[in-house]
Amino acid sequence: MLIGALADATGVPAKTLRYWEAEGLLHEPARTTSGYRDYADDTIDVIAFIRHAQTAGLTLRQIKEVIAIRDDGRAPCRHAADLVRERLTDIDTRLRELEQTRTALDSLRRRLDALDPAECDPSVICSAMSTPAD
Amino acid sequence: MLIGALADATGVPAKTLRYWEAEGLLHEPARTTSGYRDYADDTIDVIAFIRHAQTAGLTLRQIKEVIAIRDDGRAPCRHAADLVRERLTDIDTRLRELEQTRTALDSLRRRLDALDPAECDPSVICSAMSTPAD
DNA sequence: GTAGACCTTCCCGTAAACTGCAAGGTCAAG
DNA sequence: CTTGACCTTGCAGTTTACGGGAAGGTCTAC
Repeated sequence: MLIGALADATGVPAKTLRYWEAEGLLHEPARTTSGYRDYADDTIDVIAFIRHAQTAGLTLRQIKEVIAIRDDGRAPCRHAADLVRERLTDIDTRLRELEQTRTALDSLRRRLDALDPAECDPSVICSAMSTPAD
Repeated sequence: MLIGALADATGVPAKTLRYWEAEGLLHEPARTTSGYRDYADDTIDVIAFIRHAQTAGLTLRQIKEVIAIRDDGRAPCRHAADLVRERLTDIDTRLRELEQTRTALDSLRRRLDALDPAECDPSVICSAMSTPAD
């Protein structure tokens, strides 16, 4: 399978496949006599794994680690579970932060909506925004 | 006020002040005869405004717009309110996405925790992660 | 007159995951 | 024998908001 066919089969651009190879996520494939990359069929599964892992929020670096563990002959489940747990706490932190920001921003919005542009003080840029957002 | 004094007064590094000037957020200040930047006192207020707007999640480009409107002699309240509303819908979208991801990730974690590494299929990288996360 | 604490400009590097482009080789069809 | 669709490599650019460091000018104190 040439790179274009693999790209069509997976929906991942050829350019991205080369990039993943350069980053060590994909093994160097066989080459045709003319130097074209010639992929085995099961590369499709590896690519599906990478896409799912990306959807789960893992970085290419982390995905590479998981693959390396598998290549090393070990089962990567434990490590993958750790990474997913890490992501979960990241997401929880981020959710809390976003909710705080939302609250502050909403009160700022109320203050802004209450302003009359005609009464705006030109000596500050915007009075509602020149004080802390809460 | 030289740039170091302004940096001390505001907590914003001199390097960042020069950057903001280059990006058009700060007007070019007066210069001493030796070419040093010499800031007016009210620059401190502009910097406070920029910091608050950043906290509200506005980009430098958006903050620049707000300042430009004020420089143009108009009241930027309406525009600022629009930007803040935009940010609020962004945040709401992001919150929904994150909650979806959280749910998917949590079910993935449960699947991963249920796996026995000894029974792992070496022909796929990780069975729990090789199928969609939901 | 010199140390050292300022200031100046300019250019490069950062993180992440690509994307674009240029210059060139390969292959099948007409 | 040429067109056009592939493929190759490598280098540069994207995004955002800076930070580092070089090379050099200025100012104050001792």
